[in-house]
Amino acid sequence: MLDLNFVRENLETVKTALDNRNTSTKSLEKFVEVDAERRRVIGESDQINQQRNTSSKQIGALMQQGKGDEAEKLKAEVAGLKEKQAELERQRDEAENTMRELLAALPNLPASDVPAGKDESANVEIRRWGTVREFDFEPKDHVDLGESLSILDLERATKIAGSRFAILNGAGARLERALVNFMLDVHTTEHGYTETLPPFIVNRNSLFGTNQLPKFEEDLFHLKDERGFALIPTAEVPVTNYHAGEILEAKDLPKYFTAYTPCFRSEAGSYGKDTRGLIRQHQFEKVELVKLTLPENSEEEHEKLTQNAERILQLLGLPYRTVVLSTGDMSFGAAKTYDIEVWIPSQNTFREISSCSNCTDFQARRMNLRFRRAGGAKPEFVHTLNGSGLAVGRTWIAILENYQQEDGSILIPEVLHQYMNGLEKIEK
RNA sequence: GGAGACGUGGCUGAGUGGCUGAAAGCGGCGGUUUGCUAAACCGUUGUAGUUCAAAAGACUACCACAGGUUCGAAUCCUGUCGUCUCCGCCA
Repeated sequence: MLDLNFVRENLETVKTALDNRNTSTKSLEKFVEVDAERRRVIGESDQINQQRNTSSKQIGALMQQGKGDEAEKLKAEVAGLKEKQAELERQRDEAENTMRELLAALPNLPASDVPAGKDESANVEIRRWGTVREFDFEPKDHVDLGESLSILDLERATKIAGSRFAILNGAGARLERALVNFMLDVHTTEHGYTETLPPFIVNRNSLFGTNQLPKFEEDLFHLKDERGFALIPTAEVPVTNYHAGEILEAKDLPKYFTAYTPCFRSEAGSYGKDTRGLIRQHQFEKVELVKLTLPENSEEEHEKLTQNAERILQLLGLPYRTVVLSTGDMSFGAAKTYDIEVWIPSQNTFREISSCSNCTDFQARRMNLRFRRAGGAKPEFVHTLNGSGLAVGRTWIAILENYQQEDGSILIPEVLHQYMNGLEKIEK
């Protein structure tokens, strides 16, 4: 959420930013209108309250002096204010709610160094790592490889759940678990993150805090429960909200969290693309990285977080490239985003395996997550960052496809051997 | 799931209808003292909104949350959420 005063005082800046994000600027006109109305109503209603408070105090004093008649007269007067007050309160609630809705629907402002552009074609590759393997045979995709090795069963997953679900078996399931453990170990021991295992179900407040609500309601799996529960679409939701509503001390920042969770997304099925295989599923596994930082450090921390995610691919020996998303391709809450894309041989292209965003104070304001500098200064909003470190399912795909042998077997990257009980190769 | 107790400021904790945005203590900040540290003493110390060019100031709201009673609510009533204790059940 953007700051109300900032929007009021920088309408043009906000307008430009919205244009760059392909977002309608229409709501800004309403913003100005409602803002004026809101302030007018607040002024009036505060004034009525003041009158009421003053009179009530006088009534108290009069009663003590035994001047019951005068007190009664005043009582009648105040009672008359009540109706007016009720109406003003109603108007005030309405104006403030509308204001909140308008603000909550505005996306974050892109950082100044983000390339302007209307979609992913304006994204800019900033680095590339590893060498794409030259196959001297026709490489298979992960579905063919996985099914022939009996480590992937899509058909039965469809039977017991539906399309966009998968079952991993034997060494395939073990590989998934190995990846989770490997990633968590690297992030906790080498990168200084604290491992956390959060709830996989969250309430609506948390979903508002990390911008899933109100705009992306239909992307979530909701539980049939009057508490407004939903399955988490990413660990970003429970982990970033961990300190929501709190005032932290500056000396305790930055905080680094890493969490393994399953992720549940309803939207995955609505796109006609990636219908084959594990690329786009209703349920997938992810190791997430989350940081809470001081405002002045978030850019640097963003770079480091992205490199922490890249490190996993380097250790696994998987070629990738890193791109900075253009203004038109960034997600709602991000000020700047790096996507890390891993090489997928069967598609002869790089596919997203991690998205690392600096959300600046956007989410912190939504969840009222603040910190205080030493010396009793005013509380300020922290900056929140998140990134996948990495999407485990897609890493699984990348390993199968990049490490496949002509006979259909899979060589397991050396760093995973200890996590695979010494297994070096998956074969029939 | 059943029974009971309880939710007050950064923390502990007073406060059962007006003089309470809220005692006291701790912590924080500023100062005095001191060779330095500590102690002691003095002062100060919530958040947000409106107004104002800004500051100062003024006003409003906030004692879990949402309603209600009343001229007036932290205090009374109702609902919700949460915490604790005992019992039951379960992994």
